[in-house]
Amino acid sequence: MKFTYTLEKKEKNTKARLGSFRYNEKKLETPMFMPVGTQATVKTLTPEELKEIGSGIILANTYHLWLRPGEDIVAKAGGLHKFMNWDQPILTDSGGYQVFSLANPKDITEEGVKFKSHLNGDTLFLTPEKSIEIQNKLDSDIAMSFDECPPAGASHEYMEASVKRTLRWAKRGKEVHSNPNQMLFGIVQGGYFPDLRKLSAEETVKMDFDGYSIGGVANDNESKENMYKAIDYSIPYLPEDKLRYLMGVGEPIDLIEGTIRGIDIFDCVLPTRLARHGHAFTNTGKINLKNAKYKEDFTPISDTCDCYACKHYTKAYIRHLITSEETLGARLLSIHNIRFLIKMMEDIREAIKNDTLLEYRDKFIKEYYGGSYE
RNA sequence: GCGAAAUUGGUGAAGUGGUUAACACGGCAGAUUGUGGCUCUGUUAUGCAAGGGUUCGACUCCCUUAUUUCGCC
Repeated sequence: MKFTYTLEKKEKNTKARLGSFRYNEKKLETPMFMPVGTQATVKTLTPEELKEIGSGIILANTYHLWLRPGEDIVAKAGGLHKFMNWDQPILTDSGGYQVFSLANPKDITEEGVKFKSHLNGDTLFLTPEKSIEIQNKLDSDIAMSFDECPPAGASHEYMEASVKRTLRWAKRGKEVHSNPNQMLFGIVQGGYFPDLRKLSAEETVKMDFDGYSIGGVANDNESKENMYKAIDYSIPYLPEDKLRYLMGVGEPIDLIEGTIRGIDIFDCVLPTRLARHGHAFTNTGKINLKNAKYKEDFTPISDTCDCYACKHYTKAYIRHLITSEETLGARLLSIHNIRFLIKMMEDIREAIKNDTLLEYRDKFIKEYYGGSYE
């Protein structure tokens, strides 16, 4: 279902934006965090649980659903919403990120990308047209263009060629996009080169997409400083009346820094992956519940958190579940970690309303990192 | 009671008369940013049942003791 983004307010001291859109009679506000449900499920959670913690839009993945169960089966089921019982917005990633982690540079050609299935080693070939066609059938609300996501270490020469090819791919994808109920977003690439980010953003915007995202900032070990620069190099060229989505980000501090730079939507696997590994976000930093010091800690993860896990369970119990590899542990921590980020976004929106986002950031850094962060 | 074999970290266990005792699990800790619930990285026995002896040098050879297992009265 298509929806219209409304920019409601710009923060006085930063580039942060407060916005909203309506979806099935429900008003959803940005900036927001988008939980990741790669295989048509936010791992371990039901839709009811996701809604209870305030989730708005969620992300599903074209590559994974293409391989299993296949887009035709999802289409037969009546589309992704019906298939997975989710009546709020869904964004599908194009598969670009997955493909490039599985392909060699030499397998990337003008036509598309050749790579091997992570499931059975089959040789697969994905093109911009194919990615869009799959997404059309999945019937998500937002489809992403098929892009190349080069490593941070790529040279200017390689990155420039890659950016230009991604632009041609975006055009090809847009031309075959045929689902009238689905929006299509363009992706800005260009690594950490200001001129390439500008080129990528300007040319992508010329194609007039329904929204824009910034990619290529969360696929390596680059410094946060560079990540933030990549955002700064891209944002000035994006239209104000369209959503801006920062792909794959991130850590709590990144949500704040990204918002300050003008981002509206974030997604990241971190809250759920960390949950499965026993980690929890707290106001005073990330903690590892597997640590022996929590063995007899019969207090909740956070006294102030309003999530189901914090209201009913102790660190000692969740630690027991995690070390025993009981799935309830991953579930409770997923609920907590996603709630933590969504609550952060609620607080961030409140700070935008009050023009106090910089104060909010300083307070967060002081509490979470005890001063400063790298 | 007699005879034989065995005894190496929390666990299962390699090992040779000669540098800092393999490996696995477990434990302790770390990583994780458009998700392969996979995984990766550190670290974890100053000591080889106890005591004595032989030797330049012993977890490794010898003796005594302890414990365990198996066989025979």
